[in-house]
Amino acid sequence: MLEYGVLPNKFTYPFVLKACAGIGSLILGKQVHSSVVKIGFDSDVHVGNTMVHMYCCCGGGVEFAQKVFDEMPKSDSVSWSAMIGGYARLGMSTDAVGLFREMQVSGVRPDEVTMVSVLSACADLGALELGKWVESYIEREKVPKCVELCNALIDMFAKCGDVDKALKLFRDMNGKTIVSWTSVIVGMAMHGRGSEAVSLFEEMREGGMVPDDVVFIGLLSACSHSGLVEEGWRYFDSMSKDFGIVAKIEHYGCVVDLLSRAGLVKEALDFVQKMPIEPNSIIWRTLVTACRAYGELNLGESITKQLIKNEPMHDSNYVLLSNIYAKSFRWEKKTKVREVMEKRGMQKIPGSTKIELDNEIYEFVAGDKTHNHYKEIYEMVDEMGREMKRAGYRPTTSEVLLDIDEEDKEDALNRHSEKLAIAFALMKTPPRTPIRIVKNLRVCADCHSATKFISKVYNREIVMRDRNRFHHVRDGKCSCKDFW
DNA sequence: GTAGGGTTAG
Repeated sequence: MLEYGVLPNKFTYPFVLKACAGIGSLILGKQVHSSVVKIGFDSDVHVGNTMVHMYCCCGGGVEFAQKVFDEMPKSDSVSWSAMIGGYARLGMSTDAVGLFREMQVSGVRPDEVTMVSVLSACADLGALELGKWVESYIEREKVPKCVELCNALIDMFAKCGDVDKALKLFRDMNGKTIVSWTSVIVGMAMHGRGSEAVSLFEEMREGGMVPDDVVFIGLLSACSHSGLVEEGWRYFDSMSKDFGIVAKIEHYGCVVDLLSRAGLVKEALDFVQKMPIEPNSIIWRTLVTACRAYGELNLGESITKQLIKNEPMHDSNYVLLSNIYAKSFRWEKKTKVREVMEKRGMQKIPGSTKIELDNEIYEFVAGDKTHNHYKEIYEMVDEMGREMKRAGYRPTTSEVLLDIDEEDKEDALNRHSEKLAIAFALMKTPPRTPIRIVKNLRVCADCHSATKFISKVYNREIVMRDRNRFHHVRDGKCSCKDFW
């Protein structure tokens, strides 16, 4: 078009920019951007909005999106939504929420699309108080509750730990789509309420809703988190037989997890070897986790060594191998793993725990001393340790990666981010109120055990979200039934 | 005649 000397008009560019967003090419997007500037349509709000969106969809483009957004002569709710949504999709949830606060100051009225992205950011952060505030904001400002917004609310409540509220919203909403059903089923799965997920799926079918591949991922993961092996198998078969859905790697992954958690390690291995798609490293790691839990240490060792060959810079492979050696008391080998990691200049991704108190999100990492009240927090951690031991807690020192003596290992465990966050919560919240924390990784065996003792000793319900699922810990027992 | 949004294995 440009070569023919035909000038695009302001209606042309949004289409072109949308195409760039679809391709995700930053280079192409920048070319179109310069053409927009040359012709002088960079002052048109529609063009600018699509440009923000385009940059958000191209790898490495958020900064450019923010720049375009900042320099727009005029912005409306679409501009703000594009930018907030961009941050939310990239997992830059704190930035998304921060921008929403700026939006409120700017005087531009958020609409239902804006709120969907804000809720998605809350869900990612696991920030229940913030999420509840957003819900009340939606009510107060009378933001229309379209289906997508209801779905986002359901997803947010489930991911922030209040799955009963998610269920209630689901029950009360009109015009449920497959996404609504999926959100609530995935919610149940995360909270270990597998049989309710199964009932919901059956109810969905009775209503005539046709399942898709995504809802099956939710359903299968619900079965595996609740040990429903029979049901899981049945649904996996039914998926292709009754609904013509071709199983993807995620579905195979769910089945591997289903068998693994149930202790059927040989069957899981057999399944992996026979599956028609090339297994990925996620599948192999699932299997190794089961090997560790069920004492198949030689198998676990050989798979993990292969994983390290394939992905030498992936820290969790080394952590798995180290844990397998600890479990079989092969301390020299364990030390060796640590040395290899150091030699390759690798560090374990630091575990962190977030907690929301008085409208503020606090984040702790192991051994954190950046917090204002860290001295009091460590005193509380020590007190917690004494109380827990009195109640029968024994530290699980074998999972400490470092090669230090037992006492230091115990010390290292006590400085894990979960324990710091819980100590802080015990100090700052009224007795008997639930404590909600969000971990970025899988919770370690020692913190899991410690949490159970703390719930009993301090008479607190502890709701803990880790990378994979929720743990509702109450009176010394956890909803995951100690398999996670 | 143009623009932004919801669910997905571990």
